[in-house]
Amino acid sequence: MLDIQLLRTDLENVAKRLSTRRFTLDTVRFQKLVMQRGSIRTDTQKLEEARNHISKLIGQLRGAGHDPDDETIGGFFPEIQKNSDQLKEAKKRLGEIEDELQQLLEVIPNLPHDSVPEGKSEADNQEIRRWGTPRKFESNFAVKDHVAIGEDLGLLDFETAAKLSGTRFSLMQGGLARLHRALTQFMLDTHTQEHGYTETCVPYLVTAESLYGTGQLPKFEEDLFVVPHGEQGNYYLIPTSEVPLTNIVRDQIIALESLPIKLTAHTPCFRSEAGSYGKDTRGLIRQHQFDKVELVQIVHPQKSYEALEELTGHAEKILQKLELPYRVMALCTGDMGFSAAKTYDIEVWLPAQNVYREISSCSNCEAFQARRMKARFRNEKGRPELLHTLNGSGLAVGRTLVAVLENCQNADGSVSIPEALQPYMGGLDRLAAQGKE
RNA sequence: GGAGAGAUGGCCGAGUGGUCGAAGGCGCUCCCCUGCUAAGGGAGUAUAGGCUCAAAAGGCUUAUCGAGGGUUCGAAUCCCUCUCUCUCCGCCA
Repeated sequence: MLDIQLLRTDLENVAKRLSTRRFTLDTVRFQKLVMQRGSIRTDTQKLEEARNHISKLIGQLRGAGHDPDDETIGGFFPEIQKNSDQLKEAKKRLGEIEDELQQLLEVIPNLPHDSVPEGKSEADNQEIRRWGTPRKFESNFAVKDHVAIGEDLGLLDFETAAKLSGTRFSLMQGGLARLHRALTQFMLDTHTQEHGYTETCVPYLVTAESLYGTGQLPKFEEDLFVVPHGEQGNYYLIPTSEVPLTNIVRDQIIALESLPIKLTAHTPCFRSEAGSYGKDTRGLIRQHQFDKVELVQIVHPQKSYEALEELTGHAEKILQKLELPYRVMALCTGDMGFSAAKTYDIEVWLPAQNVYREISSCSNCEAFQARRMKARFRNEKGRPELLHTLNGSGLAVGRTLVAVLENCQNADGSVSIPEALQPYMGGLDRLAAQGKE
């Protein structure tokens, strides 16, 4: 959510910046609502003030021994009656206007940071840096994609997964399942032991309120899996552990000394992928369920851009250790997510398709989520102030597995295991077709 | 799932219809006294809005005692619904 004060004082400029994100702000409607709210609120408060005043007088008279039927008290009655009717009406209207304003505000995306390149789509994203050199395969090397590699090893099975759950699910077994687990452990260990994050085990089902806090609701409900829960309402399967991790500080005032808060969690993520029909239908790239190790930082507002660079570096570190080539992209205004003020995507090299493919997305949401969540800290002056929140994948486990399979494949169909992962694989240095262990 | 108890400010805790945004304590901040490691005295100490003010300070004002609704001139206090926490029983990884 944007600061309503900012909208009030600098509306045209805000609308202009939002338009670079392909969002049209109805400034006329906004202004009309704010003005209506202002005048109705003043009326309401004046009526309340009058009511409080009379009630206090009655209280004093009663304290002084006057009877309720006494005409000193009874004399107030006509005035009270009138006030009461007017107040009821004013409160009702105020509530309506406030709801309408709220609905308008909660679907406005975050403002892009000044450093974000302007652009309409993915094509306008800006490459920041590259790391590593894509491997050169011999001309007679038949480069396979991860689906072929996994299926030829007999360890990856989409057909059975489809029988169990339908499309966009996968089944991994044996060494491949272990490799998937190894990647997860390796990522968590790196972030906790080398980057200072606190490992956190979180709920996979969350309430609508939590999703509202991080910005997935109310606008993107169709992307989520909903789990009905009787009369209590619905649960939602988390689309990312950013949701539970960030909501930890919802409705909290954090002590200055506790900052920054750095959290990591490994969870499955669930996405309905509505609107992506026909896109990435092959393989592990786009699934309804995938594992991810997430990084979240809750920081002092003055440190959030520093933290974004740091957090992105933490995600990059994983790829460096795995020796997988990648590039870092600054997303343009038109390609950024709803809550982000600035986002870096990390794209890993996938030789089978000859492309760099998104494997991590690191965003600074500034106070956008914090305002929705009422997540604050006590600043240097002892005043509560909104925090800044950041999140990033560190990394998407399934896509990392894809990258390892494709980049480390051998001519004989086996896959070499990156050195960094070998300790997590019981010392094993290659995955070969020899059954399912 | 059944039975019961509870939810008050940073924390503890009082408050069952009226001058209560809330006693008291702890903690914290400032001042004074004293001076050697411990103590005494005083003042202050919620959040979000609105109005006023050139701005800051200040002043006025509204809301908030788990959430929402109701009764009432007036609700922390009474009624209803919900949420959460604790205890016991049942079930269960």
